Amino acid sequence: PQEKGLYILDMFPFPSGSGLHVGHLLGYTGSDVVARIARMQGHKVLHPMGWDAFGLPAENYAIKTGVHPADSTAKNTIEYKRQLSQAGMSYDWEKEMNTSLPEYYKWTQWLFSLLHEQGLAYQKMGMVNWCPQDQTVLANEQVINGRCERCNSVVIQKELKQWYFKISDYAERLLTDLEGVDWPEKIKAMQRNWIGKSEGASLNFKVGEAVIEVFTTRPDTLFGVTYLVLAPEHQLVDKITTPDQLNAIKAYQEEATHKTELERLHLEKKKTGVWTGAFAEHPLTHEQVPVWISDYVLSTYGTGAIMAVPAHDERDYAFAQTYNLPIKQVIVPQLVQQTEPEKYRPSDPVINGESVIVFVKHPQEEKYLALDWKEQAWGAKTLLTCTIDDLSPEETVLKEIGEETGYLNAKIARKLGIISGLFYHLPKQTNKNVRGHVFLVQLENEDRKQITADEAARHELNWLTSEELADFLTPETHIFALDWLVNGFTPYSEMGSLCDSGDYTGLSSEEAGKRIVMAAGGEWRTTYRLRDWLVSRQRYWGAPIPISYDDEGNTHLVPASSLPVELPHDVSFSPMGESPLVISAEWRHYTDPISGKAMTREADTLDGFVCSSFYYLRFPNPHFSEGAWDPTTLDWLPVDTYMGGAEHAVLHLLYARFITKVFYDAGLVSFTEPFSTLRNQGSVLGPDHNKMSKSKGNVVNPDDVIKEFGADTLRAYEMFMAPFELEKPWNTKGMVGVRRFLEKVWKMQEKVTITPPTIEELPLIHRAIKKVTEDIAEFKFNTCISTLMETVNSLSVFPEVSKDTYLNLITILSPFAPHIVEELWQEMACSGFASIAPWPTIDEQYLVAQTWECPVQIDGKVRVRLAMDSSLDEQAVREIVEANTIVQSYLADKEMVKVVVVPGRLISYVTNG
RNA sequence: GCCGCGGUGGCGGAAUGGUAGACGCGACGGACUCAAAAUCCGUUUCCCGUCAAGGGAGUGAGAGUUCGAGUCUCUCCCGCGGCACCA
Repeated sequence: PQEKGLYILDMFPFPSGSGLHVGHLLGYTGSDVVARIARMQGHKVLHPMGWDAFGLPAENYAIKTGVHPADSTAKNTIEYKRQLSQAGMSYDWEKEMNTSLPEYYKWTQWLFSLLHEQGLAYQKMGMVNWCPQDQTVLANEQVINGRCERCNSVVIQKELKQWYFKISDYAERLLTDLEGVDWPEKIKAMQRNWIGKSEGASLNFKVGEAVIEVFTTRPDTLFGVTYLVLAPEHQLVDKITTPDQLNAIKAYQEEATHKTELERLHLEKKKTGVWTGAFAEHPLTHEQVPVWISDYVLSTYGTGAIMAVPAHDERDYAFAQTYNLPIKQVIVPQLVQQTEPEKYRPSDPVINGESVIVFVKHPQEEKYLALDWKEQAWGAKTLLTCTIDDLSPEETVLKEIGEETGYLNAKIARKLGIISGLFYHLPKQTNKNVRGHVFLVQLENEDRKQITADEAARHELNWLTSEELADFLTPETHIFALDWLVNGFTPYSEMGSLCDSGDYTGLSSEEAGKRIVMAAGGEWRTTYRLRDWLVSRQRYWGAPIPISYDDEGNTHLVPASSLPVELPHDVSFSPMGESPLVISAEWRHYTDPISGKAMTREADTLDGFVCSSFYYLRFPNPHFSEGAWDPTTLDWLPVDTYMGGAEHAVLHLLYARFITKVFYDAGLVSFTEPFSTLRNQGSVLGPDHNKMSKSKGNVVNPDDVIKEFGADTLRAYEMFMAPFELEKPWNTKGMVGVRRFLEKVWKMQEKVTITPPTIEELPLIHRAIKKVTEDIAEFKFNTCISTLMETVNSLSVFPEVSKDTYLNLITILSPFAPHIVEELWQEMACSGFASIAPWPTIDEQYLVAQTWECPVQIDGKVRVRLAMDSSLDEQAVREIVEANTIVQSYLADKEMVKVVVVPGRLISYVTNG
């Protein structure tokens, strides 16, 4: 069986009018190096290039200049091809493809038909992102911070009927299959984040006849629900709103639809809403809680309705604060003492307990009672605190104040909350997990009775301000409680144990959650943030959607035999909020040859990302006319190495993965992931460290660089300047070093002799072959160039260099500097081409060094380095080192604790000095 | 806030747990030259020491593991990128 070829692919570019800059060339050079070494190593290689030619920029250019997109695209692709060829890219130009040609977009339309037949393409009325500048809808993935990905205009919301692909059906597989691909962690993380899986439960709240279903990840907080919130667009709003609230609700709904994405982002923290007038019944307590609407609840996520737990959710808390809704704590924060003297000891047993923690406030001053414990040796500094026995927490507080402090007239001002602390109780010699009820107590006056001598001896009483308390207190629970005193109760959204939750009080969040969902008749559910892919665009320069409408407005898929639906050439390009195709009457209206019915074509075109979601399948046989790809060439796939920018993380890369899975499910391909290995080239900044842009005037054109330094210097410098995936500024001065290096290689031909390689040369060149081979495999191109530079520097010391060594050197240089190497290849009278010469093999025997310089480390410091023969064993090395007088002077009068000998590396002495 | 990546000379950056600063740029000194460019040679982490011998400090901060930490573990700080009312 023949070996599977290597498919090394760049994300194909949109051929823009401004041509390539040196940043584009970074990724292309990287993949070209990978392709070149693969060929030299004897692999079959597919390394094609094509044009992602549909898209807004070409159409916008047409609007501005009147040049037809087809014409500007044709011109631009020629220019791109020229630039790529001059930079020495080894693309197979016979495979060139262009997505804007009918022979290609016929299959883009076929793809739409396939999804339509599978029930994965559908039309839906709904709120969509609309770019007022480009006059078209956008997919969620194309809205960046509330702005259009292409033109940066503020995106608004519009209600429109649009075509969607059901990518949400694939959310789970898109998530789990990420495990199996060799992609940058960053891209995987972005995709996971975008898919946004979360596990939770749906619970039902009754409102009269209606039932509101909410989604929550925290069913354990159900007893803390003090109100419900519906998204303004929620379908039940109209049904449950009471007549006297109707106007306010309508007004709010109206306002919400007019907010732009950007406004919503800016107003993020400020919560607004309106009460519907309705109450919902709590599924377990059967209490009535008010139902509100607010735009902080999104109609598109979960069920579009939430149960609000202000004590344990920051957003609900902010909302409750604004509208004065009750806040009820049901989760007890669990703190673990991490500092001495009472640090929790995980290996010791734990006893549970309950206590009160009391802020006793001075009658006149803003000071609180603090206890400095003297009696026991533990040195704790606390608030007034006491274990609860038979009495209620409140009774315990009052009793304890009397006993410990003698104050007579104390009044509980309020309860701050409940908190739990796990610590080691020194007097009792065991861990305790104590649930503390935190109170604020006001002393009415300083009247005080005598306390017993015993009590007085135990601790010293201090009056401290809250600032002083922060430094004074030692138990973590008391410090946490101080925050409640100063800032009021703050929402606590971690897991913990339950309080004030009926039968579930005392259970852990996890356990309580399970039981509550069951008791409340809820259901465990998984939700995803990923929403369906909006694929229709109100633009001309794209693949027409192969759909027609009959007189009654029914949709009909254009039959495969009638594809492609070709774009008419003569249309006007002024954007008008509808596809320019609408006014092309001749194109749009036709009579169906079979049914004889009058038909109207869909005027919207497909998102350009639909075109690029399957192109990699077509490259092996790009002009295949029987299908979207040639099934006999599928053994090239999936793509082995895919190179491109990180900006496509949740755009092209997500869509292509989705479409591949659709093909897999349809039995059309046998793999589920299109790109086995993905690498992102870092972006190249201008010399001024800003992003390259025409307006900043910092764009570096490869044509200029090639003219001044040559294509090989450009390629080698692109590879050398920094690690491939890092963002880096262009530095023309840095090119000089690379140019000098290539000149040295060139000049070295003068001292090449037809003699066997010397014993000095062999280790140098074989180490270089090994390093370059390994580093290319790891995309560490910058260290390849350093290694080649080092090798040339080392060889330049010799008066002569053997031809054998020199050929090896230029062969491993050739992926980076193909032109100069090809010339040298001729000069050296070699036959054929260097670019397809076999990659040199490593001879392991030359990698073993004869001698090494042994650093002698004494107490962690290198004191001397000694030349050492590689054949010596540990004992022999030690003897030589210890015979050295300098070493002896360091080791004199010191007691040896340990000696570590690592042959070939170092020797290390550890003394007691 | 959450997620990801990173923090090493004047700069871009090297470094399987084992000699920190490879390679390149820049800078400085020298050779060649009438002179300049190019080229070649040398120096270039910081501090003390005389530009010596020698010594000390040092990879964002602090702790830990180890004979040994830029590298591993924990805590924190800072920068970059992404997401962000996702219940």
